[in-house]
Amino acid sequence: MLQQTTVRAVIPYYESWLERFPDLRSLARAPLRDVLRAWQGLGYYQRARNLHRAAGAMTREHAGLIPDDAAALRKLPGFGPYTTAAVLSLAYGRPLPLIDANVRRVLMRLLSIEGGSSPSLDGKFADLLGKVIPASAPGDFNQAIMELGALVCRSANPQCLLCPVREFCRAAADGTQETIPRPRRLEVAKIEAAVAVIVRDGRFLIRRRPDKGLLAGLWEFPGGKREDGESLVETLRREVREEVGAGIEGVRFLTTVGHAYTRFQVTLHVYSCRFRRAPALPPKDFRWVTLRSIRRYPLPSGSVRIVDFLAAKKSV
DNA sequence: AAGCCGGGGGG
DNA sequence: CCCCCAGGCTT
Repeated sequence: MLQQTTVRAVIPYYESWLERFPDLRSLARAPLRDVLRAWQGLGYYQRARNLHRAAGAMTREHAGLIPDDAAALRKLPGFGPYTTAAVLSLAYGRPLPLIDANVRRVLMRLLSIEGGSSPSLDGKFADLLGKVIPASAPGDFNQAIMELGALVCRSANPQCLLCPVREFCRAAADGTQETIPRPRRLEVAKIEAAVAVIVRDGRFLIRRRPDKGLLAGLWEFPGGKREDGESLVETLRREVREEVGAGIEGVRFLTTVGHAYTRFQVTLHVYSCRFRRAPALPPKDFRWVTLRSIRRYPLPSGSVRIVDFLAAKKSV
């Protein structure tokens, strides 16, 4: 859960997750849909699928235990260099250094290494930390450096005056702590999308997204991006035609929902409508759901906002 | 090495 | 409003 996600965001998910899946076996046994539903809103949904698969592998091949072995851990889906070393050092007391974004930033500043943060320096950092990590408490050592980065040697506004290692820090001496590592800025595209709440007998149609790519395996209302020169209602008709293979009628505007991803900002324009002629849809990827039953399906956060709107509105 | 993958909090 | 976050996988 903590992969590329802040501790604060993880904590409530971690608590309810352990209540829902108290051990590896219960997680391995759970349907993927329930697993994704428990992950709903946390993002990077491939992590949930990996954890589900890893639980299955550990249940089958490691007697339901988390292996105390680097090679075995590294084979599990979602276990890269960081997570493997984290389990070994934090859970099993192995003297392996941990290198995450915090540790990279702390070391880059301590050593005054210019440039952007990147894993290319991890080998050098691992050698360095390997020489000083104490065998008596490697987990404490690793967490102390990460915590220093999270609370004091922060990405923005580092608290150098409070820093316990300030006297060793070359960036603090040079006053370059704000530009190490070099900030990277990225383009945020603006996207408009039309979303179809297709109604039939008090139920709504949802479809399952593909197992790979953005929001993999989550469910959502049909719809998609507006193309140049297209009106939103034209987008709506085209997307429903492409995804469901049917025409719609009775189109009415419902609401607009904004949602920010890392690389783009989406405005969802939501319409209600109905099919001209109801098409036959494979139940594997399409479901007619009530406002109550839709809550059991894993949805992207934008779709959750639409469901909340529908629930508050009562009649569509 | 670089791009993709979400969402929310904090400056 | 912009940045980043207890990374991993794919190309």
